[in-house]
Amino acid sequence: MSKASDIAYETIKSLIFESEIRPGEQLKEEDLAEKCGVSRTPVRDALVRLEADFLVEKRENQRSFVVDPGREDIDELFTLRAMLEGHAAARAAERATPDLVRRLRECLKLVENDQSVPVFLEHNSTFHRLILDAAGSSRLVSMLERLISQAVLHHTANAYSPEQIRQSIREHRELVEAIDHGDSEWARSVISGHIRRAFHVYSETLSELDAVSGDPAN
Amino acid sequence: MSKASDIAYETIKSLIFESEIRPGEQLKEEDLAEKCGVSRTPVRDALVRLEADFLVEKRENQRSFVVDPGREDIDELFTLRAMLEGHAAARAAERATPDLVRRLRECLKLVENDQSVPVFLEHNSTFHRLILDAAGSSRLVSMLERLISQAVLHHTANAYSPEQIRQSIREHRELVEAIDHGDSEWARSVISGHIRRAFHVYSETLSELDAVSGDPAN
DNA sequence: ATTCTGACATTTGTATACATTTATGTTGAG
DNA sequence: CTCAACATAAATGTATACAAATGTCAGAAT
Repeated sequence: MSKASDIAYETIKSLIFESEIRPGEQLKEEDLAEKCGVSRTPVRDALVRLEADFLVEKRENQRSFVVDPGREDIDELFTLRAMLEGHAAARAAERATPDLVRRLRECLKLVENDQSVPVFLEHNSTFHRLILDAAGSSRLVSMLERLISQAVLHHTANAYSPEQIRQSIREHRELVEAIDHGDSEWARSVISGHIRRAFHVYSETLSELDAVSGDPAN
Repeated sequence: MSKASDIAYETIKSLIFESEIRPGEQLKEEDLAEKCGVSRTPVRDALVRLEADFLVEKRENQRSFVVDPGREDIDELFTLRAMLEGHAAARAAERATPDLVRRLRECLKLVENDQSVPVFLEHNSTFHRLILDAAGSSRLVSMLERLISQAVLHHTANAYSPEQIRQSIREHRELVEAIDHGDSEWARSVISGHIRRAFHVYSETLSELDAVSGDPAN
């Protein structure tokens, strides 16, 4: 879209991801406009888009709030992701080209060489992105983008231990094998399990956070 | 959302569904504003929402167009629908209440008594809607709404022959059985097949239309 | 004839002013 | 003291004016 509108969209999204605005908090158009350095018009555009991304909800009062997904929402979210991303992987396997496989292997190698969390994070998303694009369905892409942007992934990956990262890499490696063999069901199974596992890692992190309760300073 | 914004959204959607604006055609904000009897501001809001619904696309030129899904898009669309609605049915079966089953049976009975196309259309969507709501996942609901709104359903149902309607009713009846027994996998299978079949009915209609080519009037 | 260029028209993007709706707070009756 | 009703404040919704970008077309240069 246009400049100011994009700035507003990205800025607000960042504010949510960096949790400078907390889940459940109200979003006031004028405040946001000031923070983004634009007028209310592009902010409204951005809010409508964020609503479609499930990051913001507009209540009956007409007020906008940052969504605050409950335990069940998270579960459902991962389930949907597993289903859709499984489908994407299956399609990618069916339409796999040598070039795709080459690029996936390249991406893998980079993470294997440096298993630090930030590097993992970076290449993890490009890896998933490559598969998603290879599936060749624009609707699938945007639905998954919306689901994934649900803050969750971000926090999940930060909670990954070195062993969990190694496990993740193993699964990615297997996925490349499946795609290289053009075996769509194998690909589906691998990624489906991959995401289910990510869910439980995240779930445990959540429990720990709940245990210490308040979590006052950020 | 707000009044004028809603009017714009619904009006434009209607214009697309009634094909007063054809797939591939450009949408000019000022024209739409006049047709909707509102200013450009709520029209823009509506366009952003319709973009999220996959009904409108904004190209690099910043111009908006009615999407024109190709054969492959339609196929992918129905596949996604089958997957998501299968999931919804499975969840509905898991959480089925006597009240839900009662209302589904009620809805069924109404169609059985009057199998005309418009009545079928009407109750068909309430039937699917009941199941969707019973699944209890707001994200699932809006994703499916967006997929379904893809014009397709509308045209499909119009192409239904009396025998196809009877078949559809049989499948609905079986689905209620599955839900009543709380058998999620049964429910998933039934609805999944139900939608795949709808796809092929639609697909054949498309072929016939292609055969006569232009389809000028209307 | 072709293509480049620049003026003009069209369309979208943004800011702002004002209208409408919703929340808040205060007062007074019971 | 409670609660309703009104007044006031705050936030969102809409329209309009103007800015920026995009598209169109005629005429000149080659």
